[in-house]
Amino acid sequence: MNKPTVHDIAKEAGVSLATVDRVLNARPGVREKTIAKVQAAVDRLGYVRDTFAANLARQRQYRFAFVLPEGPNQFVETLKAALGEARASQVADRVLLKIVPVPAHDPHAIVRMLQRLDTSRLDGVAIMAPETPQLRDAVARLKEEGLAVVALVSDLPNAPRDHFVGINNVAAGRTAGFLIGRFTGGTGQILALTNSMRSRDSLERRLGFDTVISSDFSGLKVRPSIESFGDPERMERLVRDAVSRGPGLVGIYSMGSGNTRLLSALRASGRLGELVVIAHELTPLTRRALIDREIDAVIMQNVGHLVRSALRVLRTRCDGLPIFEAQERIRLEIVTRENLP
Amino acid sequence: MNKPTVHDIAKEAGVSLATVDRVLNARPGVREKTIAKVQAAVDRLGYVRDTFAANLARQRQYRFAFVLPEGPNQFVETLKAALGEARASQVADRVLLKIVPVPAHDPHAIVRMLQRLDTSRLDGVAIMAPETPQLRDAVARLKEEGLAVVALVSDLPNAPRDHFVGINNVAAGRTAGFLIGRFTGGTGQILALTNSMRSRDSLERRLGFDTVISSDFSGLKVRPSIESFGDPERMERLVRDAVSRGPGLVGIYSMGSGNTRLLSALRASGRLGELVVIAHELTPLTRRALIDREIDAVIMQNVGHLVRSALRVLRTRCDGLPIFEAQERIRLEIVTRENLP
DNA sequence: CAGAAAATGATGGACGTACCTCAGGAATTG
DNA sequence: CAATTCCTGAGGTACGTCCATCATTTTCTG
Repeated sequence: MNKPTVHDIAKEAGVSLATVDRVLNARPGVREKTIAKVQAAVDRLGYVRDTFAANLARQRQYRFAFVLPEGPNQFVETLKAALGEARASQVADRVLLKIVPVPAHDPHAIVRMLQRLDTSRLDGVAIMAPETPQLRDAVARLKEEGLAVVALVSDLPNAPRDHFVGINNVAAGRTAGFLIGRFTGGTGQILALTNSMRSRDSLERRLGFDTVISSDFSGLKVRPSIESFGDPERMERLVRDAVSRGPGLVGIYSMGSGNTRLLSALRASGRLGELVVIAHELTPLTRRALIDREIDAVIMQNVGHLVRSALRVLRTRCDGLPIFEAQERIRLEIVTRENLP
Repeated sequence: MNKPTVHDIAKEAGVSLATVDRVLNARPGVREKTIAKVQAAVDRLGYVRDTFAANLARQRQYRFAFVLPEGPNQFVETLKAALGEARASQVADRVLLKIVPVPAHDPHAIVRMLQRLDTSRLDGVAIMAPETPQLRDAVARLKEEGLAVVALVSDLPNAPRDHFVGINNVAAGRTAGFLIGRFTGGTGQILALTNSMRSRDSLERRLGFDTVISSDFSGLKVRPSIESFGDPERMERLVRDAVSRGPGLVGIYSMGSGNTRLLSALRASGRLGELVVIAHELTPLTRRALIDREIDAVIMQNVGHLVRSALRVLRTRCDGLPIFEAQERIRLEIVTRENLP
């Protein structure tokens, strides 16, 4: 009737508790035949290890590090805030969190920080960083040391990460394309902005965006992507130039961060009201802009879900359990001024 | 250094383990002054109860009933599916779930089912039903018997429920208004449909919808709500009539269920492509219609979140703990064909 | 200041698992 | 068949918390 315990398995298999324990924890010194008997009993009764009790008994601590880009980035700030909240609620669940800030645009520095991690005092790492060959190697090293590794926000598809926690960026781009197409009415020119097209998420977003525009909104023409390379001044100057050049501009898709300068440039141009603007991530800035009707829609990923999913995945990987994919899919949310959280 | 335990608290506060236990579990028989001493020690050491050990020790079972409308309703089906998933996953460990189907539109029958519940074998109830005076009394009775009660999907603001788990329906209506305004271009007539304007969510949605339309889209005119009263034939007939009458119709807002007949009527009319259609809840039907471009956007509440939130709230109420409001706010999601989950 | 009542301490047994030791049985070897 | 290794059983302790009981101390009341 009730959940079967190790005792029930022992009785069912006709062996002692100690043997069941040895089998379940893959300890040596049990004959193949006996192992099979125990396994059969486990299957028959549908036994599942009570991880709560197991963790209690073995004094298990989950020690995870979150590698996040440092520097002024409102999205990362909200992520950190979410981590702070999670930390509070997860102490109770034996999870220790550590945040490792790394320079956003310096692959070598990121790798250096990863190498400096004390892997013996760590069970898992969540990494938010652009994919580079060096990073791939660093991730491989972490995996070899037996850590669980998840990619956060931006995927590392060619690195041996255990999982990617983040939205489908192609779908995000498609959604932006759909919204900008419907909001603009489908005629005119569109500007697409990002920090760098070398970053995986921007690439994918642009791809999705273009797909939808060309298939569903043939009246729209997307100009070549404008890249700021993390330089705010450059961003502001480029936007100013682009807006003043020609009257055909009807919409702007901001694929990355750097919305502060985008908005200030647009405000200066005086054309903010007429342009349809779609941006990513809900931050104090974009929230304000939504309310003020400066931005029409924001595509976001819920940082709370992001963090909780990352933690769940890291933990289940550490426990060697299978990941429940359906639960870990991060929703792509559309936020307008009317459904602000 | 390590996580403080109850033993550490006892030492720090200079009291015995038993007293710490009494304070932590709010058992009677402790002086105010002693309680304060223990609390101070808890704060000083940053003690957090180890939920693993606690759950293990207290072989507590939470017995909850979910009262849901029966009959053919795809949204309720997805809700039930989510309940099934929750039951399987660890979200619901030590939780016994029971689903109580009630006739959707018969207040007396609902109340009868509630009265028939064996309150001695139950710790909490989640109710999805329209608010009536009889229901209010029934909820009051459940509360008197010491059960936790939450309203699900549709609020019961005048009943003594502990919490409402669901979206802000005024905001949902506002969002629908915003989308239909932007998608249509802002000129023409709009049709609003529902099962019954007596149901609280429809009322609120219509209210939010009208607010936005009148303030932001003065070129749109919303016709009086069409009510089906749960009768599919009637729904189909009314839609057919409404669509054929006059050419000014540009959009449809379906506030309740009954999208099957709406779509079949629209298909028959041959005007499905040109009309902007906004509906509620993602079901196999609306998903299909989104992909086929028959519906432009769906406003949904994530049933998984709904269920998990309801369970969390019921559990914390049973434990007499405060509810963490921020975590329990259900997001209002906009789904288009490009960001389908 | 006695007696009652209230507050606190001491203690031990759960819960389900991990991990250890020790003894004795079984299988394998020569 | 004896000696040796290998398996297995029995039993214990621990993890952090809950909960119950009973003894003891402190505080309150008249």
